[in-house]
Amino acid sequence: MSGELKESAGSERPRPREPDRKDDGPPGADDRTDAVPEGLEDVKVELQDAGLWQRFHKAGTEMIITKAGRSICYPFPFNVRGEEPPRTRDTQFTSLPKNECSPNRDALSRICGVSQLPTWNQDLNWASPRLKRPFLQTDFAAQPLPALPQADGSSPTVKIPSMQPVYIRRMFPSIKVKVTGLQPKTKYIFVMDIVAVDSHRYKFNESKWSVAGKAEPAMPGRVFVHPDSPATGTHWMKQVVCFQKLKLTNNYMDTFGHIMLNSMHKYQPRLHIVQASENNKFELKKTCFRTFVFHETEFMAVTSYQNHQITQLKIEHNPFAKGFRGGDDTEFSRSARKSINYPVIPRSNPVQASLLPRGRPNNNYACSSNMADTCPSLSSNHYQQTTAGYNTVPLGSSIQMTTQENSGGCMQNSFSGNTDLGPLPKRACREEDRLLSDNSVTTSTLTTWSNPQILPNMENLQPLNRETCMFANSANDNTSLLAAPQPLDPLSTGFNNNQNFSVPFSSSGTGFVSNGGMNFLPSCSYAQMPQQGLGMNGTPFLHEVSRNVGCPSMQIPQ
DNA sequence: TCACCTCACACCTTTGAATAGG
DNA sequence: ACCTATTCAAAGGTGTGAGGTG
Repeated sequence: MSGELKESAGSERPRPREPDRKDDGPPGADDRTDAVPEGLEDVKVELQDAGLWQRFHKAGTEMIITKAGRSICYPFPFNVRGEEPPRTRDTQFTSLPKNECSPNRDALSRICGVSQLPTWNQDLNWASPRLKRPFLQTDFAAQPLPALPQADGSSPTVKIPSMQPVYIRRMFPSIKVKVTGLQPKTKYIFVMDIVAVDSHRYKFNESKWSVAGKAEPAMPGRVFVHPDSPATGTHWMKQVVCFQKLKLTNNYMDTFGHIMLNSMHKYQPRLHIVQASENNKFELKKTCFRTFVFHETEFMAVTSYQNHQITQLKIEHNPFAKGFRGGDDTEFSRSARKSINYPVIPRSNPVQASLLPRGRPNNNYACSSNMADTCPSLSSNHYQQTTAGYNTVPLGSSIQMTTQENSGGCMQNSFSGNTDLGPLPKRACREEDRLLSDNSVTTSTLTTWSNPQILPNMENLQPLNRETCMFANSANDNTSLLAAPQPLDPLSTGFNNNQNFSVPFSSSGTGFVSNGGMNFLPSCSYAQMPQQGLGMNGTPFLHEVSRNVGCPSMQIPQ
């Protein structure tokens, strides 16, 4: 591939060619070239399920980002045993005496790296039906909490701040791509981020989206690193690469590395293919990465669906929404009947995954889905699930990401970590993905640049596990990710140099893990609020990404 | 009043440990 | 002992709709 701008087949609007970078490049990025990075010249990326995406795009894709949902993460990502708190439907809240103090607020604050804990709720404490008891302080302590005065010598009970469970949502459709043209033995890192399309806030009025004002301050930028990363070109090319477990939230306090978006704003996912070093040190070659954009994956972030057509499409195609499909006397049917104007789209004939035999799935996918059934060659003995996937990285582990200014005035970012690189598993999508695939593909709009300072140099960052790995940026201070992040100035450079901040390692979901659960790491600092015309109206991503360079160093809280 | 958000809910799929059988 | 297939309860994902909030 010669670096030409390719148009997405799903695009409905003309996309200008990428402008001359020398005119649009960021300050301090003068040394980049127009040359396609070596090893990425021939990369082609095809969007799977393009037909489905186009249907959504035509109707105006919406993605739920509200806190509502059933996937619950907890503000305390680990306990001393490396276990996560119980979750989801097993989670209950039990009352404690109102006057019981919150004895370890300071300790919890320190552990979580949060300077300001949310308001305490004196009435609530998490309890586990399994444990048959309220959580003890040791359940949540990354390190021993100060002993509490207990007259009877019993284990002290820790009051948990009333941080709500963090509800998150996946994207649907999820982004799946087929990649070709990679160097077979070269290792690559697949990264996805979601950037605002413009600086507007929208409203849905009279069955259409219209600008409702200026955009709200951008959420802190985060990126989703495919859990297979780094992997060889052969690995990436032999399977469809899925970003199924990319999750969205509007929770400003999100501490789990989920991508945070503003409701009623328009966003564009982007795929970055970053060339890593050939060893297991996860060292990125500074200049080798390319970005791919599929314009039909643009979506509006909403807390509840605005367009009934989108609702219907989701119901029709998402297996988890099967219960709302028409036909029988389902809730959806009842709802549909109650809604006079509800446009009922004739039901298609989706093949139900549940009707397919269980067993070994197709392994021609690289998903962020679980690994147990996606790794035929790996039994569960190879991928022991932690209690629930939390704290899979020793607390003593650290990942360092440092920012240095090079001679050209650009920021160079680096990561470092100290965990082992486990075997690279085979991966596969769940059946739903294969079933949903309509075999249609779209070649992305390609934006490529070779700025050595844009993406982090992940020196020595070994894949802590094969699960979701997120990179979350930080504010311009030393606050933890667990602290309320500060909105980035859309036009600021985003970060100061050589700063440290704490990084929680956490996870969600039930995935098998090799070396831990999902790990969420601070990100390189992508612009969350792009400059005018970001990607969607011709301004190259080069311009946007390059504006935010530099990453602070980070460290696991000790 | 309105737009937007939250949350509990029912329904469904997926997961993965346990078990059975070869 | 090992492997594969099956079972099933738990976990997780979905949109709904009433109610809350500003």
